[in-house]
Amino acid sequence: MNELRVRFAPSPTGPFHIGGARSALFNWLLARREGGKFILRIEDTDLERSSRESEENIKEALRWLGIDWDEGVDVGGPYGPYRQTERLGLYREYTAKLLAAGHAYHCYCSEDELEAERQAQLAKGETPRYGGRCRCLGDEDRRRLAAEGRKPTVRFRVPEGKAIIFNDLVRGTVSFESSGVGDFVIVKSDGIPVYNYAVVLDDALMRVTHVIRAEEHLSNTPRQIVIYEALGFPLPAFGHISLILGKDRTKMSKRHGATSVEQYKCLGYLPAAIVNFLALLGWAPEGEEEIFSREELISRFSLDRVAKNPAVFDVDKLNWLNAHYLRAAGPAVITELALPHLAAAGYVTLPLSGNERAWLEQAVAVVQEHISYAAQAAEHLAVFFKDDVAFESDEAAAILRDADIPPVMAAFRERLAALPALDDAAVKGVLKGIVKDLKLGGNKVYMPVRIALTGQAHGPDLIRLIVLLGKDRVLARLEKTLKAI
RNA sequence: GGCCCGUUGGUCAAGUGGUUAAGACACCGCCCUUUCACGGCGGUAUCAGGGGUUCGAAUCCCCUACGGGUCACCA
Repeated sequence: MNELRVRFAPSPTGPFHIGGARSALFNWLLARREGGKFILRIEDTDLERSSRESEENIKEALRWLGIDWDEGVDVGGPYGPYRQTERLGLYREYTAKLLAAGHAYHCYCSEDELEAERQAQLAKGETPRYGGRCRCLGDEDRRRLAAEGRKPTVRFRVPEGKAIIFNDLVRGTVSFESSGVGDFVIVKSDGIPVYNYAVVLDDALMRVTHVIRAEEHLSNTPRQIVIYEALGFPLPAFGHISLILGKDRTKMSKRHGATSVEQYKCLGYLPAAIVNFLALLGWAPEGEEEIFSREELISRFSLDRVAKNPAVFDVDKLNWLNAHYLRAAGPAVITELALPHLAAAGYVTLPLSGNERAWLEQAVAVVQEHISYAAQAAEHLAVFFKDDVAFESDEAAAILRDADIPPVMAAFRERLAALPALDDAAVKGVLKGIVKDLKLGGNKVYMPVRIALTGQAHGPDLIRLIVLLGKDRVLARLEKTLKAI
């Protein structure tokens, strides 16, 4: 009976934002933790901007993150439908009740008139709010206005001089003065309810017990509360979690880099890493661990450890977490995620043959410690694919011009060519043998060979590189490089 | 501008009147490694400012500053 019911109610108006994902996650964690229900409702009353495509994008992102819903679009449930545009009939009933009880009234003001009023108030330094022109219209007036061709909106009559106080689960007691609100539109002239109204009806009708959402909705809450009260609905508990900010401490937007879940997915981030990271943004567990599986998050999550202050999205930390999960997942997974990026770089052609894939996985295994997200595999794997060696700097080339080097190169070429097959032990033997026989330090052997083969002073493990490149390509690269210096 | 929320190192943060103010990312150093990275060890660095209350304030109150949110026939 007093089961916890939470919801995530996105508007399908664009790419699914990482902040939305966090709101969804917190609700979901709460529901799973408390054995409650998590509802997915689509708020598509903005006809212009909403699209089915965005809705699909959101659902796909949620599934990818492993956030499943017990009731909502696609899965149904006892309080459906779960898309607002399919609930219009329901809303109409309640609008009629509000109108009849005098809690709402028709407003015939045009958008231009309202805009003019707003500007005038702003010019005088006043708070823009509805002046109440249509508050007390008689039937006579309404007939006249309608005859002018005006289509009315429905406005909620906000009680005057009333303190609206509620206890926010994350912020504590919050209070507003109703006089600061002003009568607001609840139904547009086209008959579609506005967010602040539909959300109340839906949350109440869907028996939502806890409304956990982003802080941007905090100032909307008093508007919603007066509607709950007018309709006699019990109030849910509210909890407003802080926003995610970009590096410059403003609300995260496109210019801060990737902001949609889909972008992170494409770059080769793992859902477990995103979930772990998002959970830690604005919530802190007891204890000192930082890495949590979904199950651990569920068992530890609690709203009273959610922070009030906004959090800056720190890509470095996300990268660290993702690198951790990537390494744990292993080369096969990393390879799979890297494939599109390797193809885009022109390194591979899809689909891969079994042999190509096996080879690629070995190459990935060599560089995986360097990779924070799979897209980076392309740059770290470049030395495996670029047979035209280019020196990264003059210093690198200069190392090869040292007087001691030609004999090293000659010995390397001969001994490698003489090898029946390349494997780690054999190649290691060749390199060590050269160091010993020519009586040179390792730095006169390993580094020059590396530079001769890759043009770079740093890179993947040399022995593995040579083995994976194979004798022919190694010898060919060597040939070209020696000619170039 | 009105209203609302917030402010502990560069970042995420623990902390709820008495602590040497945790931990993590990033950064720096050392070790491991004939490269780089991973890993290990160590280090730099924080209570926005000012007033109170108190024997004692990061913790409680007030003011200021700064940041954010919101004031739509968007959500």
